[in-house]
Amino acid sequence: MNVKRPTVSRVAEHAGVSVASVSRVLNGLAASDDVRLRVTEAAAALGYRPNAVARSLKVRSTQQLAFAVADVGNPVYVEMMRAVEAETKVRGYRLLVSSTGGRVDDTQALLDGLATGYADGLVLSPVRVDGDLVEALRRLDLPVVVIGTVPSELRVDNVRANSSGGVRLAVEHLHAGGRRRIAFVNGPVDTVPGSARQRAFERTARALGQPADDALRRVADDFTLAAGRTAAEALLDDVVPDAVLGGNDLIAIALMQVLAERGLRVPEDVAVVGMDDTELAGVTTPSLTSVDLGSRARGRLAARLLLERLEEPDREVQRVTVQPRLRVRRSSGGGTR
Amino acid sequence: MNVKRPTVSRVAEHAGVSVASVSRVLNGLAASDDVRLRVTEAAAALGYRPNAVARSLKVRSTQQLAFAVADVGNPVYVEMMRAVEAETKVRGYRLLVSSTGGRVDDTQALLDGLATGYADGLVLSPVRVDGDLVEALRRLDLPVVVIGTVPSELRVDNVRANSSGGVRLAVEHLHAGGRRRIAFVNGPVDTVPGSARQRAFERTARALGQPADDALRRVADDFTLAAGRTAAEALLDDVVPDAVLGGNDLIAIALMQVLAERGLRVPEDVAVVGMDDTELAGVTTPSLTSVDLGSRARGRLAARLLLERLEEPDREVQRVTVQPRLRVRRSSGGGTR
DNA sequence: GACCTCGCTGTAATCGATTACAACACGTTC
DNA sequence: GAACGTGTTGTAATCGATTACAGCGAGGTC
Repeated sequence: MNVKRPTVSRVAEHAGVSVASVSRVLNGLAASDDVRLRVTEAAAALGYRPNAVARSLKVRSTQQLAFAVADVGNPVYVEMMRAVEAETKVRGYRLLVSSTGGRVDDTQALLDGLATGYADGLVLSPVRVDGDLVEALRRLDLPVVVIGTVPSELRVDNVRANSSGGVRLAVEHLHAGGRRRIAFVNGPVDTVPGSARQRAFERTARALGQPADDALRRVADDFTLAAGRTAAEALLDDVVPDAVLGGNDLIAIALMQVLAERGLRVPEDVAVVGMDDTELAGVTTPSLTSVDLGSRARGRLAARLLLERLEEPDREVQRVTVQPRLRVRRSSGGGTR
Repeated sequence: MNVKRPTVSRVAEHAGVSVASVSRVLNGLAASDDVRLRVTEAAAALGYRPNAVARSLKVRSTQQLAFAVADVGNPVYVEMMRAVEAETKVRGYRLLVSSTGGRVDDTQALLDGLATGYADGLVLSPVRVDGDLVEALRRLDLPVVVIGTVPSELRVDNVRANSSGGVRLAVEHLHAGGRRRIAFVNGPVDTVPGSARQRAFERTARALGQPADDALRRVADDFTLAAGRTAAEALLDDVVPDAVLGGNDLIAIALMQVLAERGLRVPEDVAVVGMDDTELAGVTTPSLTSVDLGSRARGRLAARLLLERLEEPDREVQRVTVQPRLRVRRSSGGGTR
């Protein structure tokens, strides 16, 4: 292993031509048949593989894009990622995924790494946005598309979900089903989606004439199964609502699990609704009603915005919002399976 | 955006020193206080960010590692990834994840890209291994660790699960629980884990005196929920076994879902066991008994092998096998929750 | 035959960093 | 004061590709 890779000049030497000819043949530019043949053979004989780093330095492009997400363990990001990948791959870009773990400082470290790095562009889906991150984004002179909400003075392409609208759909659906003690187990409220969902829940509950009851609000430490479980237990130790909205599908699934352990039937005793409509919503027992916040669509749009910006760096900043849609399944008393 | 980034020479000019001094200061090498100050200030004033590509070209290292997996949607890879990331991050490497989609040609395209690319090393967890992939691996002169089984003549570090032992644990557990018609819904048998599991299932069933009944064997098109669901329906349209082993957790979860839809109780009517012991096993209803094939351990070991090889490129090839462990939960009649 | 085109090919510059080496200043030591 | 070590600094080579530009030969036109 690792004897020492052949370079263009070794190939040139071996083929008896100049480095320029080697490069031209390898890049499919004009060359005589004779030269083409000699170079191809020499390259094959030496097992030549071009050094992508050197090439990138010269051509100022890596043909790679990065996708940075808070938590690769969350299926909603998997869906976004697949959408992003599908769009970018046909344009010849390789997609690299980085997991930032949700901590702002990691996100920043990532941005600083990329700032200069090995990607021509970036799709970022941060879960927390603070001043430092905004500053890092401002400094970054690399095409970026943010999936999520960022301060409007930050001039960056972005595609956002309508979390509030989604929460409203869910709560109204539960209310329409006759539920009157609707609880909310949210993810952390110091995150962008967390805080938006919290506000929307309060607003909708009030609009529906539900008294604001602190016992019916819980905040998980994270948008994960484990954190959801802890918060679900805390909630149910205290009160038994007749419906619960989870801050995302993972939290909702944890809720269903804890409800089952306590002998509470879903949806008869407690209706459950999740958010994100991930693949998991279809396979729980009972299946999970969930608000589709358009993860696939957001991924696809983000990819397109990025590709467009790469082609036209000076175009105007675009902002797109994707509308939510409620997928009613068994856990809220509807659906067929 | 993108006005034109400052380079070392612009900084040098601005600070009134040579490029060498700039580089030295920025890399913390010896320099007088005067020079250090001037360079730092100039760099800050210009907003200088070093070009990582140029740096890599010269120092022949990117400080990045790649992790290529078949399907990022499968939580087992998420767990591996976290383990790999935890190990490599403390050594200052950034981890990039690539999803190969399980198709051999994509995996190869990835290898060819990386061959030369932007990573100092690679952890690869392929699901299918054919001659071309082996050939691509052989050609690749980049440190690689394969998670999974590869032909023994391929001299590459690898860490493997003991799928057969895992299947045996599962089947023996079901048999010990009194189950006598044990079905198996496997993933594709043209994959490495799929074929190993299939053979192990046949062997164990025979050893336990279970007649080989083709109606009790199904093969899903993929190790996913959707494919698992289709295969589960096909199985149950045909027969009702008293136990089913899923080729992985996703397939097992799909099975539980279909069983529930058909009014079959788990575990009373049909016991279900999965493989991989992913996070999802703990949150299904009922919770899923699963064989832990050591995904975290495999990720951790793979990362270590890779780091060791990076330090010592000529060390002997290492092969490690991680032993399986059965996690008994409700879906097979045991467990507490 | 002079002059132009046109198509290939080679030389050398270039991308933006790091670093080997030489030069230099300044103190010590004898 | 010569010789020498020590610590800084600058010049230029280097990493491995791409590519601008110039040169060259063959063929066509008048």
